[in-house]
Amino acid sequence: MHNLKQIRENLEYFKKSLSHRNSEVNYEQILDLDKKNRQLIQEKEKFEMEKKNISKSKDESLFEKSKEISKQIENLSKKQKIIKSELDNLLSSIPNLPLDEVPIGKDENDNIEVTKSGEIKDFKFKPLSHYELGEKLNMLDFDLATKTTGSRFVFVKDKLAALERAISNFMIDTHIQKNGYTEISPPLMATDETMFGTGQLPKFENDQFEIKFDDKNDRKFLIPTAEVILTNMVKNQIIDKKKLPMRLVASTPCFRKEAGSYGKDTKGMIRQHQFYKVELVSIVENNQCMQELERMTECATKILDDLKLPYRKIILCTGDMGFGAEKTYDLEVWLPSENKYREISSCSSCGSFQARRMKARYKNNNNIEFVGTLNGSGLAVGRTLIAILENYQLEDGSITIPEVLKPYMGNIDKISNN
RNA sequence: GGAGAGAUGGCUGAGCGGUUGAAAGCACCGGUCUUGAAAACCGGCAAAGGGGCAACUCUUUCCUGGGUUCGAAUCCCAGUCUCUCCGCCA
Repeated sequence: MHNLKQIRENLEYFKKSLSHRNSEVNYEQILDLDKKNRQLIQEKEKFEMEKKNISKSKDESLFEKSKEISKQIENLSKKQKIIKSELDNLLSSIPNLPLDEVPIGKDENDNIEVTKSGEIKDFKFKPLSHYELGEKLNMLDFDLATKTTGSRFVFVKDKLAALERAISNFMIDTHIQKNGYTEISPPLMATDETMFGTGQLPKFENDQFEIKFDDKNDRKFLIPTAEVILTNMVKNQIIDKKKLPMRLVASTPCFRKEAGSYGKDTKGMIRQHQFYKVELVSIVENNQCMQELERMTECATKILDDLKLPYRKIILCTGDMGFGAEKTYDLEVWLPSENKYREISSCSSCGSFQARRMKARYKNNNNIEFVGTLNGSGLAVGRTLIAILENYQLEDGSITIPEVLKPYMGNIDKISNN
């Protein structure tokens, strides 16, 4: 959410900056509503002052007049509220401004590779896809999931289920023990207000799974990422500066409708309605965002290093960034069966964009300022499972276990079909 | 599910129709003292929004939404949440 005053005073900058984000903003309408809004506020306040003075004077002869004034106020107030809500509506659908250092571009093709790490194995045979491997092992069952639940779900069974759990535990332990994060086991549902805070609402309601409660007006949403619930832990409060930075980690299921991605990645478990993800969230002083983004991204790459998976780090261009982000690094892991890199983590700084929506502030000496918020996957568990299957496969279809995961797998070193 | 109690500033907590935006304490900031720190003492300190170049000023806000009243943190109604007790159940 942007500050109206900022838009008013830096209109050209906003126009220019947002033009690279594939978003259409009706500036005229916003400025017009803003003007009307302020006019109404001024008129209303004039009456309010008059009324207040009468009331203070306790002069009974003016009481009748005061009643009339009340009507005027009510009238103006109604109008003003309508204008304000229209204005808020428009405002809440404007994405964050990309930082100047973010490359300008239209879509994913304009993202820029920053670094490449790890060694891509030279397979002496044709590497299978994760779903071929999983089905051969009898440990990934998509048909069964279709039967019980529908498309874009999967049953992970036996040793692969254990591997999935091992991945998650290894990641969390690493972030807690080595990277200074605090583990959280949060609710998996969130209210409208919470979803608004991180930017899922109002614009992306169609991507969310809604849960109905008994009371018709009471609904919740399944979280599409733990970012939502972790970031909102600081909403509506003024935090003691000493508590910053806050670094939080959670491993949770995530739920996404994947609306608009019909036909995309329909095979396998690349794109599911439900998947596990280890999420990192940082709440920092707002001038620490860039520093923290680098740190957070390193925490994620370290996991890939430890798992000895080949990957590259890219910086997203203006057109490919998420709604709330001001700068984003994606980590992409190598998938031999596709012969290309696929996203496995996304680390973003949102600056104070989400903080303004959430009203999350901190006291800096005697100034009240909005916090900075960052989120990153460290990493997507399902996709890490995929990456391990594919990169660690042997010719007979069995999978070796990455060294760091062995302690989490009862020290077995191989998963095979017998 | 049944019966009570409550929701006030960053926190604790008074106030229960008229200079109350709100006592007091803690925290925080500035100062005196000190070689430095602590302690002690003095002073400052709610937020959001509007107007003004500025000094400053106005409005709103005591969980949320309605209502009563010239006037509401204070009274009434509805809702949300929290706590205690009973019942039920992972």
